Amino acid sequence: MTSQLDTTFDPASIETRWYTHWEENGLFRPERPDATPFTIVNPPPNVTGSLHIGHALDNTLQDIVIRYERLKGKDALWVVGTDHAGIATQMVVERNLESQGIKRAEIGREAFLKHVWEWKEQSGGTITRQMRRLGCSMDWSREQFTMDEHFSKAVIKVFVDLYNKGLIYRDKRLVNWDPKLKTAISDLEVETRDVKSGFWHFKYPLADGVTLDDGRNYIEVATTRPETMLADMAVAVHPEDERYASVIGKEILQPITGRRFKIVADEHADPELGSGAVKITPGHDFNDFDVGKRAGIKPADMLNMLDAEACVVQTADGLVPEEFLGLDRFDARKLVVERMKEAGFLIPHITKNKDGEEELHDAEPRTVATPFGDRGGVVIEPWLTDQWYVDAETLAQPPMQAVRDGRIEIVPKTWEKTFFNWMENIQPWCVSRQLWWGHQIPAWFTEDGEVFVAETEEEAYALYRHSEQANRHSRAGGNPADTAEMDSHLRGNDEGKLTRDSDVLDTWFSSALWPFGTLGWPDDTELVRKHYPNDLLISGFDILFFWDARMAMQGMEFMGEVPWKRLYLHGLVRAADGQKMSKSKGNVVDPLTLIDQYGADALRFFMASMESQGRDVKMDERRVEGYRNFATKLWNATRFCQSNGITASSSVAAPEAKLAANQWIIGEVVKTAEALDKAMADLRFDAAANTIYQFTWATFCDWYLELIKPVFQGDPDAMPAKETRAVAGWALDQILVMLHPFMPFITEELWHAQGEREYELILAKWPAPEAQVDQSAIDAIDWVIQLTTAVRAAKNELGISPGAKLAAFCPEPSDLAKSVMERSAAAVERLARLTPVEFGDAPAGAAMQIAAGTDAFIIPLDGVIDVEAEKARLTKAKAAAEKERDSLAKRLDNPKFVEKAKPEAVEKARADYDQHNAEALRLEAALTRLG
RNA sequence: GGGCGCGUAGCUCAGUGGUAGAGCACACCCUUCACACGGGUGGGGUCGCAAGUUCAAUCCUUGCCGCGCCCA
Repeated sequence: MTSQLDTTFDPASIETRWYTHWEENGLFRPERPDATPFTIVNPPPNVTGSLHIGHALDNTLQDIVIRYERLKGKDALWVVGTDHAGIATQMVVERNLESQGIKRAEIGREAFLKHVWEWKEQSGGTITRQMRRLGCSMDWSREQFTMDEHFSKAVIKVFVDLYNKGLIYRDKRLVNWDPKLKTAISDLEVETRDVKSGFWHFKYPLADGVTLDDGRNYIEVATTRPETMLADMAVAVHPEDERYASVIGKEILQPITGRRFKIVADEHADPELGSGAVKITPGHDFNDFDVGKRAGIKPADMLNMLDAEACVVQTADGLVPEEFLGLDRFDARKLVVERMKEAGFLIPHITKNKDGEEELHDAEPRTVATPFGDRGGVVIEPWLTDQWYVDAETLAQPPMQAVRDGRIEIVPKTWEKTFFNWMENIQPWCVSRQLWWGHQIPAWFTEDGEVFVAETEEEAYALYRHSEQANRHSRAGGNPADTAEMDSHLRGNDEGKLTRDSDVLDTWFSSALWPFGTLGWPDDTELVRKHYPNDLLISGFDILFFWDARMAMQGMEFMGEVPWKRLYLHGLVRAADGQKMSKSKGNVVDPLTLIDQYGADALRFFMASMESQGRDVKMDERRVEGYRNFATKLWNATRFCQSNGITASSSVAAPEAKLAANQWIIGEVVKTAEALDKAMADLRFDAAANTIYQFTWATFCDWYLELIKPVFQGDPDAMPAKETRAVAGWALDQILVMLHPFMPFITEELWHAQGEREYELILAKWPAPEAQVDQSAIDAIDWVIQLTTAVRAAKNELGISPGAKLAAFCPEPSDLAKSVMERSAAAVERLARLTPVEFGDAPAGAAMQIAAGTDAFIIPLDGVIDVEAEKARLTKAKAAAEKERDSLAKRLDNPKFVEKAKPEAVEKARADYDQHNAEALRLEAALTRLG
């Protein structure tokens, strides 16, 4: 029994119902123990975030693939979960608390973390609920969170193992410091932006009466960050720069601090740039750090002049004047310039105004590439601290090899170059963050700064004791009695000797373990064995380095195998005007609003059809609307089927068919399924979507349903009607199955509306019809389509009412024409509105002529038409045919073409020539008839 | 400065070594018994510019112009 459908399709009324049904019945992950596994892990969104249009694209693509593979019978697992998003979440909670007058520092770590967990409980479900609205069929029963106990265990184990292998180490060096968030960040989290600023030139006086060869008693240096001169430790000149050769090794007396430091030779100084001399602040600049090290300054001895909030503090040598202490870095900059200017050490920048008069400026205007933190949005300060680093270079080697030899296929391939470029130049990865929300680093320090890295505090103490014991043994000179006594003394007394590192790990450090940590690793689970490596990862290209590359590194290090066989990278969803969507621009499109307006199916289909490889998706709401219309079209086609007794098919294989239209549609289903399979294998989402769209609308609705309408005028119990009902029901079912990955809701609804089913559509069987279709059926229907189209066009051009029924004469019918008219006269009558059709000469008089295949039809019009109009129409058509024919003739007349072109090309040109020539001749004859 | 990509119908985009397609928009026709969120027919493009390779270039190569992204 079919159920009654409304005349318009209302997505909202079915979406929630089906989603709940699928989820509650475990249909997202049916038991398929013997099936081939297919695995995707979802890029975990921020647990407290909400769904934006980029998530909609990313998740739609993944859902299409996972539903497709599920329909193909695989044990399809789509792992889902959320990310604790250290910095972002901590920022939000901190802001919330501050609005209530609560300061993080005051309440302490434990209390703060309680607030974060509360916030997670409160807003944590938002994004996962929204993903459900999109129709995503992930395995919610195993929903993951990066801060879950088992996942945290994996994170800690990885840290400890990497440390023990020497792939994680602690180092004092410059980091990218975010003074707003007061944490180190990795170089990937730094955005370089051009900022209009200045370039200040200063005189640095030479100490001890030394002068340059030209007599000057100072060296000119220039900087974009004058404030750093409070911590200057050298001036560098190029070793081959003759201007400065005589002063290398001599000293500068810094005017503000009175600090004396050396002039060093270093190739970093570019003689071509400015004066050729540069001030060196090793504690506050990445280049200067290297110069300083080369000049023999140890990192521990490098002067620091800033605190965690980038305010000036006293340097170790105590030479920063009182008035600078406590100043913000930008205020310090102003004061430094002022003081240098007052003392006559500022070299002004001179320009000429309109009147040719000289004007003096403190600084030369300049656009400076300035680092900003991607989260905090403030200027990043290179700052000298102890941090934990991952030896990324070593970990990067196996993934690069995997991409090279094809164990990882990057789609589209163009991204390989970007991948290699980054991996080949990879820098040590700073993974410690001065935050509270996240995985606390499993490292314990003694008072002396000795570190013990272990998975638990007990183990750290064990290591500590072992180390102490070894120390005592050596101190005791190997006297067993002494050491035994000291060991026992030590054992009961070491509580409180170790303090755990208060920092947490970079969130990406944990999400890098997603492909196996979510499957239960480090435990040896069935899931890990079956679903690692994953088959595919779909992500935006914007997280290729942040996440994808790091998954590859950790996956290969810990699992010994690639994390996924294929990596698909899609672009960004842009606003309609091509701009990047952003809250500040106010051009953000909310996917949930689109779902409310057009339905999730329409939004999904839009995403799929716009996803061509290597291009961003530009938002086009009209197109979403178009796909809503498409859904309605399918809805109405189903209503039509129901009204004619076309119901759920009971067979997966194509039914037996004798009628041409039925054989033809079976053939079209086969072709469509093949094209879809090809598109899906290539991850061409646009091609896949367009294939099923065209088949549904143009082939099934526009032609097939029209072709079969006459059948239902006859005896409903006769063979033609019975066969047609069976084939039409089957073909509609195939549409529902093939469209289901793209439009899961409407297809499931219609699947059940069509009658009793043994299973839900989400678990149906993907079409694999091996039906042999008689070529003559295909030829027959093609012929009917050509005839119909030709008649319609001719009528339209001659201003004849589309509904008018006309008689037609075919003087020399082909075999095809005869057989079609014998078998499908009713269809021709209905579609082409030709009746009667007679084989034989037409009566004399005004007539129009149309063609189908090689058959010409004369349609007498008894003065109905304007002969001149028909002549004009035929003349135009003839000219077009002749143009094509002549162009081909020209090509065929060229001996080089016949000689060198591929034989198929020549063959085709000849055939095309014959066809166009025949058409031209036929039209010529028709014109002659008209006189 | 280095790398990548884009420039095809009014708009958004496919595409192919043999003189181009879709959706929307546009024009005209249609109250045909599934659907006006529909049906039918049509107009519209020197495929950014120039040179080269080729029998043949929108497609391959090079240069230029314009736009975007990433890295330094």
